[in-house]
Amino acid sequence: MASARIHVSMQSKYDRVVLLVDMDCFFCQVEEKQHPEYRNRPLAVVQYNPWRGGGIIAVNYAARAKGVTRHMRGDEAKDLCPEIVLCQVPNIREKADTSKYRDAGKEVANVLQRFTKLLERASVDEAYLDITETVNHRMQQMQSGAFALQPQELVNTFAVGYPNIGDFVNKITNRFANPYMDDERFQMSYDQNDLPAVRQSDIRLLIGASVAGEVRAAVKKETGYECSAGIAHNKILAKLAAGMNKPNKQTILPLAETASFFDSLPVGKIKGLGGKFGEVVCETLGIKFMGQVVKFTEVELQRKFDEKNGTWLFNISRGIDMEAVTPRFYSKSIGCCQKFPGRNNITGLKTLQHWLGELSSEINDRLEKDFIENNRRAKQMVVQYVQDIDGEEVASSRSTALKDYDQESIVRFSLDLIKANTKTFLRPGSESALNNAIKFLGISVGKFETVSSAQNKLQEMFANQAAKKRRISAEEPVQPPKVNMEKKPKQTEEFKMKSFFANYLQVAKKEDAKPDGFSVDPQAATPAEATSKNSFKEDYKQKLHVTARTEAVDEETVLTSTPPEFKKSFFSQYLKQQKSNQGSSISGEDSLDVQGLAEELDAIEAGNSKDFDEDTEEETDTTSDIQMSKSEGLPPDAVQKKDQNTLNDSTGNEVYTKTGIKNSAQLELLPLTEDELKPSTSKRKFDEIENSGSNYKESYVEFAVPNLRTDLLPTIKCDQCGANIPDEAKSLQTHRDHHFAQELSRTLRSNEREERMQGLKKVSLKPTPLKKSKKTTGSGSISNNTAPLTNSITKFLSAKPTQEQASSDPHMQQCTECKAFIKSVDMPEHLDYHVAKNLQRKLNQQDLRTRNAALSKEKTSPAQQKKQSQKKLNSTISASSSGSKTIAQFFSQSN
DNA sequence: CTTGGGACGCTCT
DNA sequence: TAGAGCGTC
Repeated sequence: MASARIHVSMQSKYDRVVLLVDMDCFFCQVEEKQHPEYRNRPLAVVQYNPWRGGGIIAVNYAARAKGVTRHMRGDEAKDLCPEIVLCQVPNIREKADTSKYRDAGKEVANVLQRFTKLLERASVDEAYLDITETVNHRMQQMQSGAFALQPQELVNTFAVGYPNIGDFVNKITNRFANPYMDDERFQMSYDQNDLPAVRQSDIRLLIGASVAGEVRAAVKKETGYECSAGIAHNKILAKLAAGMNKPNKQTILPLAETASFFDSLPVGKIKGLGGKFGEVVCETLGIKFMGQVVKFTEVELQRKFDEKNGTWLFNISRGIDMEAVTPRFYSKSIGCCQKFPGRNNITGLKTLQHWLGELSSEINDRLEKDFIENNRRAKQMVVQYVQDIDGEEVASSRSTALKDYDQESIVRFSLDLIKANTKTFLRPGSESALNNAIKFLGISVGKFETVSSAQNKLQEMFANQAAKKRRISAEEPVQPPKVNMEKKPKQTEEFKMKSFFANYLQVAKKEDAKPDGFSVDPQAATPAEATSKNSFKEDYKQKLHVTARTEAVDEETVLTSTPPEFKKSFFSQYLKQQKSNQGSSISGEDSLDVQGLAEELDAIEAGNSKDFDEDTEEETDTTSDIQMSKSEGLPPDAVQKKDQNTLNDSTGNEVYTKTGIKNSAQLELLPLTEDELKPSTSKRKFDEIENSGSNYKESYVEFAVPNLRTDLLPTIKCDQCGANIPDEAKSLQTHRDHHFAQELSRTLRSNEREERMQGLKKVSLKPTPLKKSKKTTGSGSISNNTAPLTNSITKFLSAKPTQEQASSDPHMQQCTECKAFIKSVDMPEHLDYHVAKNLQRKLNQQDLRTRNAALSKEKTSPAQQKKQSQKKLNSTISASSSGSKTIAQFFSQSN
């Protein structure tokens, strides 16, 4: 499992301090935060699946105590634990939608990111942090007496090989007294050159643990989520350590303990050996445990495997892993896929198009969101598919370059790629039956390129808008924004880090510093700048809220965790003493101090774990955290709703999204800035965000939310999303249209298909190969908002069989929708096609729909409503409308 | 209808 | 570089 990733040099094998932060049963925590009433109850998250109560993908600790595990079905969990809360992951486009958890993961990562630029997001709920710099810095500070470890930071800390953290601390303090105490042993195990690092290993890991404690406290405080952490010299060990004490704990894996730890560690536990390769290794070497690998020489291992893997194994079996923590915040690709097992195999062209449409729709949504957040566009797309070829499952993937894209083009590209790479695409003699059934479909996009720097781009947009405004109100010209802002001297991450801890210590020294008080980084000159440490998105959301609600709520940015009480610390005392003794060796008082600290730790730990068991303090903590977190006083439910509104539903944002994408062509014509010529990296993106001033964000918001000239026009608040709308018929209508379109996309599509399928049953056609909808049928499941609509569409779509439909050809049927004669065998496919077509029209033609409204309003006979569901759609919600602009029009004309 | 499915990264050729 | 395939969560 050698990897081509970046590696640090072998000399630093014990120099780094790496942290793995792993969220505890993350999906459950997200649900608990969203539904406070579930807190403290056994809870599991199930992936919606009607078969036996759905598949469990996450279990909280209360439920684990009852024996509920992942891989169980919801029903089994209920048997074991009748009072369990089963949360379903939301379903969108008939697929599990995990965006809620992705967003939550990003929220956490935003906190983590403040602690080091070397942050590698490994998955939605895991991240590696290289905190070597911080640890080094603290080491120096310890020597100057400016930093001191304090015992209460280590209460939830464990060290592998030690019964409790106090013993580990004792060991370290003893080494303070005698730095070379283990050298005899060390010299047998380690290279001479490594001895300095080896000697410092334990204390540096311990400092790492104190950082970890602060990281976790910050995460808890700012997001409400709990996590576990591993502290070690490299990623693999940190990962191993993190799993050893959970939940809400952290574990150090001391260098000297790795060997004995590996003696009983199954090979498969090591990242990279969990799969096939791990099995091969065990078989080839005839071993089970990691520690057994050390018996083989590097050459032997290279011979049995290959050169790279041999070396990798050789090192990893000694706890050496040089893989660097590679900064990565955003994913490199965005993809989604779906299986079509058994009867759900896609057998027809129209079905294929339908599902490609669904996947593309998701991809497109996520691309738009990603564009807003990360200002980048995908340059490549890949379609993956598994075909049934003579009973064999054959997987393929084909890629194509992407220039401009929207949902339709993604569908088209995908289909073209599949067609072009399938020998016989359609079954001979049929216009729509696939020759090879499709069992799996996936679309992913990647090779992102930054469009332009966020700052410049947004300011350009702002400038455009401002220019338009100027044209409209010439008597009161709007000042164009300054595109070239005076650049402040760049704050390096290191500098920020340093100031962070400098501040930490300053705060610590204040006697009156409240344990839970917020403190703002004194280096941040303005509140806005302090806020810029938040993620772009959070910031953006916040601004939106503020703008929308016109009442600004100051959100304090928490930059430090509980300050240490300086004077209490043992190390501080110890070091002072060391200084005064100036190199003289062990003094009798040392051992007393050591004893005292160990006892103190024990006492604290005992007290703390009692609190934890009772779960009272944790609970209140969490609750108050939730209330503080970005909620502006709204209950978590409302926060969730609001977030959704802000991201997807609010008028301004939708306009922004669409316009942003569509405007890109024009933006690309602009000369490239220096920034744009740089290679695109996620990290750079962050720097841009961090270092750009607050102005661009204001312009961003200005752009995202149409400037409604509230000075000229009275506004009212939308009761759905809280946005301010001009109190005027057209704008209101436009805004409601938007909400309605959202509703349509969410509810209508699946209902519609459901009802069509019922219609199909009535006409007793053969079962459609479409995957069955899991929703309960009938009007009961239809929201009030859409019920009348759905019915009308259903009537329209579920075609009644006509007597004269059979043509002279007994194998032909007439389609009740388009009157075309279709082969009977192809009819289900054909009807699918109509459904897909209709859905796409509805979803993509909001503009048309709105325009049609004016026409349909005057003469809406029932017959027309049946024929033109679009019109019905609109008139349902717009009885008072009198012609209107689309949202986009509204925006681009800028009032 | 299945021992989770999907999403993502990485590696080898 | 593309495509196949693996590993991990």
